This record gives sequence, C-alpha cells and structure tokens, in this order.
Amino acid sequence: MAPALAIADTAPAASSATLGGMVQARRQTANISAPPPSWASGNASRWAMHTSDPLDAIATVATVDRDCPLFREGDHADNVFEVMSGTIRVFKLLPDGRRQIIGFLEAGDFLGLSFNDTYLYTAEAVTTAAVRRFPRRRLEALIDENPVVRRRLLAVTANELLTAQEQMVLLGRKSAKEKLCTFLMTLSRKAAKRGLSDTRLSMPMGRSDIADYLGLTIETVSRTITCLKTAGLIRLLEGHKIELADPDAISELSDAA
Amino acid sequence: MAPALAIADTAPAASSATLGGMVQARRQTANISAPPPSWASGNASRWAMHTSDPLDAIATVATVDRDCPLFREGDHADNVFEVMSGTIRVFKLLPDGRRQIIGFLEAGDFLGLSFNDTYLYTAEAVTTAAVRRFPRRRLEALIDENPVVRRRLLAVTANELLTAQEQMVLLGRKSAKEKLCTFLMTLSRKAAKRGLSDTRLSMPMGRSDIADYLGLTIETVSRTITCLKTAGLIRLLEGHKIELADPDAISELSDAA
DNA sequence: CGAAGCCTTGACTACATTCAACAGGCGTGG
DNA sequence: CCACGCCTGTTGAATGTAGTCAAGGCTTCG
Repeated sequence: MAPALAIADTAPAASSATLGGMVQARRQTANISAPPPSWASGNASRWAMHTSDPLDAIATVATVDRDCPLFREGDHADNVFEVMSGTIRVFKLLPDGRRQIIGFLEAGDFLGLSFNDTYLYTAEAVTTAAVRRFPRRRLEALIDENPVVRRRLLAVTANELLTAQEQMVLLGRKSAKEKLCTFLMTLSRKAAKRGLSDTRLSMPMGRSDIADYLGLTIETVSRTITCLKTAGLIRLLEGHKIELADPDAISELSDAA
Repeated sequence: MAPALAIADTAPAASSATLGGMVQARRQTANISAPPPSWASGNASRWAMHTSDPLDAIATVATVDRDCPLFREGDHADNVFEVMSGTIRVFKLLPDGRRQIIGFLEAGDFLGLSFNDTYLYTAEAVTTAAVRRFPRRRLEALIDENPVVRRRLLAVTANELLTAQEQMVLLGRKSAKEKLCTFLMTLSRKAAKRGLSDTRLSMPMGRSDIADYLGLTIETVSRTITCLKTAGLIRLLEGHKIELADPDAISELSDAA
C-alpha cells in the first residue's frame, strides 16, 4: 500500500540530494479509504543554516500525493503544517456529503493552527505537495519563547481571518459571475505575491473544487467560465492554465452586479 | 450633538456610581452621518482589585447607543474592544451597499483584533452596549509580556476562526431553512454558555440583520420563521424573544436538507 | 482502442428574490 | 387624545438565478 505522505530528507530547493521515499501520485475517486499518513523523523537543518528560520529546528519535510489527505476533520491535532509547494484544499463536510471548501493553500500558508485538540477541517492535496510538519507541542513552546515566531504565526492567523471574512461576503452576497471573477482576482493577487505572472494563472483545481469553494455547482461554474470566455475576458490555456485577457473588467465584475 | 459613545467611570456591575455622560438611544435611519466616537480617560481599577484581570490595567469602559458605530471599516485601528453587555453587529459592505454581517458579538467577545493598521469591518451596536476599550499599543505590549493574556486572546482568535469557517459552510451550502435553524441553535448554545435558558432566547436583532447574516432577504427570513412557527417548532414571544418548542427537530433541520 | 473521468451544454425545475401591498407598533405632533 | 407618519414585519404573486437532470464531447490513461 502506497503511503499518502513521504518524507524527503532535504527541502525541495536543495537539488543535490535525491528525495527519499517519494511515491507516485495515486488518484482517489472517493473520499473514503485513503491510506493514513506515515511520518519518518528528519529535519531541514541544512537549509536552516542558510536562512536561520527558528522553525527549522522542529520541522520535518514531507510530500503529499494528489487527492490524498494530510489530515481529516476530527483527527487528533498533533501537528501544524506549512505548505512549501503545491496546492492544498481545506474543507468541511455536512452529514449528507455536501462540501464547503474553506480555502486553497499554497507555498507559505499554514494549516492546522487550531487551538483545539482536534482538527476542525480536512486537508487534502490538490496537486502533489511538499509540506513542513511541526509537532504541535514543540511549536507551542517555540511560540511562547520566541517573539519572532509568535508574531509570524499571529500574522498568519490574522490573515486567515481576513480571508475568511471576505469569503463570507462572497458566499452570502455575490452572484455567480461575481464569485468567479473574485476568485480569479484572488488567484491573480496570490500569483503576483509569489512573483509569478498575474495574468497567466495556474488553476490546478477542478471545477468541482471551484464549485465547492464558491458555493455553486460544477455546471454553474462551467457556464460562467464559458460566459467570461465568450465575452473575451479570459482564455483557457493548456495544462490547467488560464489567461486574464481583461483583468480590469474582471476586477470590475468582482464586486458589481 | 449627542456622542455615540459615553464613558462610565465604573464597570456596569458596580451600582453605586451613576454612569457619567450616558446619552439617550438615537435611532439612525441611514448608515451615514453617525456621530464620531468620543472617549474620555478612565479605568476599571476598582473592579480589577476583585478579579485581577490584567487587562483592567489598560481598559476604559464605555457605552455605545443602539445603531451607533463603534468603529468603521477602514478607520485607523487604534483600539481593541471587549463586549461587556448588549449585542454588537460586525459587517462588511460591497460598493453598491450590499451588506454581509460577519457576526453578532455578546458579552465576552472581542473586536478589532486585526493585526492590520485599519479595521477590516464596521462594528455597530444592535442594542445599547457596554464595552471595554484597550489601546492597541498597550494591549500588544501586554500580549508580549503576559502569557496568560496571550493565551486568552489566542483562544479568542482561534474561536473566531472556527466560527467563521462554520459560517462559510452555512452560507455556501445550506438552504434557507437550514440557515435559520443553524442560527437558532447557535443562539441557543451561546445563551447556554452564558448561563441563560437555551430554549427561551433573546433575539434583539431585526429581520434585516438576520437576513444579512445568513445571506438571505428579509422576506425569506420572515417566511421561513413563519414556516417554523406553523410547524410548531418555535414560538415568537414579547420583546424580541423566541422560544424553541422543539430544539431537537430544529437541530435536525440545521444540517439536513 | 476502450473505459473512465472531467467538462460542457441543453432543457426543465425550484428555491429564493423581487416587487408590491398591507398590518401592527411606536413616537410625534396637532 | 387621536391622527399621522415611520419603521418593522408579514404575506402574496411574479420573476429570475442557480440547481437538477440528462446527454454528449473531450481528454487521459491504462
């Protein structure tokens, strides 16, 4: 049985060493029956020497395969994670299976920062992703003793809260077209922040993920995308890429009826 | 011009002193032209001697009149607040005036805990409310030096995040009836936590507030309430009170189609 | 090449919104 | 004191946006 998570003994940026324990992507058609995460000990100390990130002292690096869970809602919250590469979706389920995606996390984002003892949502990889794992106990100790770490995580949490509040406005008060355009603008801003193009975006998640993020159905997402495409505002490119042909118009549409 | 905020020189629990500067409630028909907050210096040190809450050292007590703003989105975020009594609504507006209420805050809840330099939302009093004000600089210093305060505010923030995520599920994936029932159950749980009845609830906010909180229109809220009433699940009482006649059924309806 | 999954498109439905009218409560002022 | 206006909430009818059901195209991958 292929494990969902594999440990790499170096950070992805370091190219000299081979990545140990890397496994093939394993498509998962249902949300059930995913293999449990398996972790091996290790650290990123070599990288730490160059960057002096205090978190490196307690970090373990790992990869998560496409569509595999990092953790599930209700699991005991033993670890906090930071995404290093790839995209993670975080979501909650209703008893009857309806899903609401809380967010898509990319490099630099943190997950599992609950001060609860269980996770409040499920996290799965949209694409194969690399993450850093921090044992919760040790991270909490570090937060207590290190003001720099503390401020960083506080800022992360505050940002998460801001994002959540804006998403509430989107879900509660915006039309399908506005939702889509807001989503595109958010992707664009995140790409720009990471130094990538803000008009040629990578959109690795499927229609179903987008629908569950925006509170729509896949059909409505598809139709709305077609509509934007027909209007000449966007162009769909090869390999889950999308081009914003008229970013200003999209920005306008993102909060005007 | 009547000020929106008035300072009391004691905590509300202390009955011996008259509340200074108290003003009459001032109905406000539009969101515009509300008087700016005015603060006087003061503290709650007498109360602090009995409770040893470290926050008392930097706190100022004040009242906010019904429908008056505590602060507005975009204002310079100089203060953090804790609600002592009454209900506060926190919301964001779209350019065309559509409103999404992020939450209703009651005694013990904090507002303005952004790590931004401006507020991310507007806060208004639903009912006349008493709040404690903490200058942000001093609160931040206290957070840095006092682990107890730190943990408390961290817990508050984490709880806020949890609430926000559950609200996303509600807004994105629930029907009108489920939204209403979830809202009632939330009110019930909050009342129970405060030691009040969990079946006879105070619901001080109007239909318009409920609608903007649940992502509905006032008409839909009204119709859905009528429906629940007709089904014998709730009873509307005098003075903005509501009775949950069948809490179990309401709980069922809160996440089942 | 065939099967599976993802996306798109079409026709119909339904839930919530919009538009409109009206009832009740409350404070103001004649 | 009652009349009036204002605000809030309720109800009805018509509309519309997004959802549902269904079919077909396309890509991917074994």
